Amino acid sequence: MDRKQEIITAATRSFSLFGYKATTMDQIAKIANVGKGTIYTFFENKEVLFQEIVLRMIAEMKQEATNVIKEDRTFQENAHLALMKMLEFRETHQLFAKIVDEEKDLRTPTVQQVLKQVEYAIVSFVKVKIDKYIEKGEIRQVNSELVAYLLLKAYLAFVNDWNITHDQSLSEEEISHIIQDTIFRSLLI
Amino acid sequence: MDRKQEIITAATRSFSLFGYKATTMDQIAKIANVGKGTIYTFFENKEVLFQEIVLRMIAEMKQEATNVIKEDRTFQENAHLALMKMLEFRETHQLFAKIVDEEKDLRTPTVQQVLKQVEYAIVSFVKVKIDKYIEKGEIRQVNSELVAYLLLKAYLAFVNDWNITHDQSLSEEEISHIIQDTIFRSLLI
DNA sequence: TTTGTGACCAAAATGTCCAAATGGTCATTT
DNA sequence: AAATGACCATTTGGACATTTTGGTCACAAA
Repeated sequence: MDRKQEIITAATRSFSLFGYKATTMDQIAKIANVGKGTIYTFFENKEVLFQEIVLRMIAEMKQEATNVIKEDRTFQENAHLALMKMLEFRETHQLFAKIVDEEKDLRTPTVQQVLKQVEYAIVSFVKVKIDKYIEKGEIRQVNSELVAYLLLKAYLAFVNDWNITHDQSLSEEEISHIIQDTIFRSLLI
Repeated sequence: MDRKQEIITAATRSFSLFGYKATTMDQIAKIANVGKGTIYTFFENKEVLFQEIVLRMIAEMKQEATNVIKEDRTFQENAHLALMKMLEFRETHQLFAKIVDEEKDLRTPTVQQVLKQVEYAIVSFVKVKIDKYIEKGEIRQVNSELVAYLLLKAYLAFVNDWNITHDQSLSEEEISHIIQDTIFRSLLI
């Protein structure tokens, strides 16, 4: 089978299971049934491999979100469906937050660069969707970049931060409802 | 002068200057011109002393936020002013700034716990205000705790986080405007 | 010739001491 | 009765030894 794909699969499993630091290149090579050197023929180093995997996950989520959106539905319906779809990845998002937090002291510019990139990818994606509905006249003319940024931060707050200070995490329905009730509602004409 | 007050003053200065971990009980005793044992006749231990001091800061924060609120203003205006005032504490109060820094790169458990208390205090404060305006009939019947939480996180995102990924920070007017446009708007009857 | 590999290396992480520092106590002083 | 600081048990941090790990490359396999 394709060696690169084997490596990506193994690395994804390992990073998801043990986090970034606790995953070793030897481990990935072993799981992928590949020599360690082989990994380095496809990926420059561990950081780049991780980055590649994160980028793929984002691409997958973008795809899923896109699939769920139907042109003939209202903004509210599509926004709700897209949000619920994203909440299906909730555990992945929580894990990612954990890894980022775990690596907080590793304030290397490279790590920061990746985070910036991830944030930009998500915000851009959401911004485009918002702009489309503004053009359609379904929602008000707002600063779509700021709204996209707020949506991301609000989502992360309810999915990740809430658990830090509360021992019962919010259900998907509660998260969807509160965002629906505040941000989405504000955007309607 | 009152020995307890001397201790509190000395401890506040020391915590503000050096943070929690780097402040020693000997140091506090020396600054307060008091025997170390005396501290323990007023405060059970270092942690309790620290909490007492942060509690005083929280009380001050609440007071300042309360002072900013005027009954004849709209909910949006009051909420904005109060939240901005509380977030400003990071710049105006050395103790708060020091604590935030220490939580970020030392991860001191006591400091983490105390910061949770600060967050809880702010959210509770905002929640009470929301409830009052719900009763007044100015805003819709929403889950006030979740809305308060969202408001705090939204302001934190725009006031603090935005600068991390963008080199131009947002003006107070821009922040006020975007929150009005995305959250406050949905709350109005 | 091209692709894959694992022994090898420098660097980073982890473990091990041990002396210095620190939180907390309590017999003694005021 | 209130205050104190010498004292103690525990923790911390620094120096050093040991292990682990990311990354390389000479060599093997295809």
